[in-house]
Amino acid sequence: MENLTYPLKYEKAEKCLVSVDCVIFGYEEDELKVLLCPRLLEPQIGKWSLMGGFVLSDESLDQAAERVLKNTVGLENIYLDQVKTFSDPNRDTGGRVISQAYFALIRVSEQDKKLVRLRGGHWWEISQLPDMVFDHKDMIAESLKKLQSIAFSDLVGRELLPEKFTLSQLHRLYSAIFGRKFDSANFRKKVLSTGKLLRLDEKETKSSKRGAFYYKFLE
Amino acid sequence: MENLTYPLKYEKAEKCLVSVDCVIFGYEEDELKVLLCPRLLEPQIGKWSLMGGFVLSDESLDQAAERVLKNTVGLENIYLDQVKTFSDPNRDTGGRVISQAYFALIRVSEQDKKLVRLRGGHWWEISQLPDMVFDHKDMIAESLKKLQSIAFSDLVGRELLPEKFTLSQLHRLYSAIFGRKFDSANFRKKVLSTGKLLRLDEKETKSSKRGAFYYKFLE
DNA sequence: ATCGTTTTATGCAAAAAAAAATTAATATTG
DNA sequence: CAATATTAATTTTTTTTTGCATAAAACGAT
Repeated sequence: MENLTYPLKYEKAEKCLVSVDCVIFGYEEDELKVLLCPRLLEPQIGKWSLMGGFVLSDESLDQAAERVLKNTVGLENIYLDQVKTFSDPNRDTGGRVISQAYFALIRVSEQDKKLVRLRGGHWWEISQLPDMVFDHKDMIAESLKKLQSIAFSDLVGRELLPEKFTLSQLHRLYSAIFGRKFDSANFRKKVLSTGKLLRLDEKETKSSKRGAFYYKFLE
Repeated sequence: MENLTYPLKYEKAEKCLVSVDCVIFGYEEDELKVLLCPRLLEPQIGKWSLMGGFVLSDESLDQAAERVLKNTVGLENIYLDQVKTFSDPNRDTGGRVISQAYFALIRVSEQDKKLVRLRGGHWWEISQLPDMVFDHKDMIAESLKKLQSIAFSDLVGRELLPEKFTLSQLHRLYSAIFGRKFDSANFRKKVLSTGKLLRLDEKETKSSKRGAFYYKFLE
């Protein structure tokens, strides 16, 4: 009667390894960057890789990603977003692993430098990535797409820029995220019209001739 | 030296069950609907549920979702989109199962009616869903969000409407997807400006006084 | 000090999008 | 058969967005 091709009992179903891989975005020297580390286990040990880890039986994927972040850059309460699940049976040559890609946004200045050095971590410009393990380059591409889509509909920067920043800095961040120029006059108008920024009574004068007002995110 | 809290060997990592759950959207009587079936296994056997299944070791999640679609509505080559992974360790009271939500778009008229009846399937309006198993209501909510986001930036309807349709039909589909009215004149201009529709030399006269031109998707 | 340069900030007209109003075609009703 | 209702499609008006020009501030070189 039942024409089913899948098991009807949990015990009969096949289990498999599940991991998370984190695309950690940072912003430095007008460039959007990703943190990569040499892979810690076989196969392809030593090759550039996203930081990841297997999911434990008592944690959610979000929690696993938080654990990886804590273990890589030493930070907690990080902006994290699910991107996509990569599940080709042959994606990982070491075994059948389904991996959930996440992306994180952090301030490079706040990373635990000692820990990152211990991991052999290096910040790579998004446009000049090295050869990487498995499908990690696809994970970065998908993460960038999602970041762009969020940046398009929702002002981003709070997690990437310093507490106080100028509109020019935000403008350059958007150029880095999208890899193209925006009209600066209209960019200014658009971001101010969101009502999400507060102008401070203080000017940045180091890197500019005229001096630009500092802004910060509200809330 | 290594301050890692996760295993460095595949063999030492914990495996777990992975499943897919499919939010099957259809459009009927000016309403966006979802196909639900009574759950086939314990716990909560018989309760309304999305159709899903455990992922086999030699298939990707996409393939698992295609299998579920074939098994539920008898269709292949269906529009499918990954939505989100649900992974709370306690989401499934029958055991630790990580589940990938997908949404599918189908023409209700093309379903295998006998098969759907065998499964006890019922099409529910998205605004009047019954009580459901586990987190399946969240899966539908997330799927609807994603469908809206796609419909916003990309003309949808090809998979939900008949081959030939009027602009009014497409207009009503969008109203159903977003749960709100759109200005019909602007909607008309907008969808025609995409260049993705072809006007046929044929009019629909059954449901309209004046008669409206049929359109179809190009390609 | 004056001029040229660089960066911030504003102004304005053209273009595009959205809202509202109008016209068109045809079936139904009194 | 004229009046009315209904849906389709276009036109006009208003608002918003965009592209480009220009003004303001400050620094440095002559």
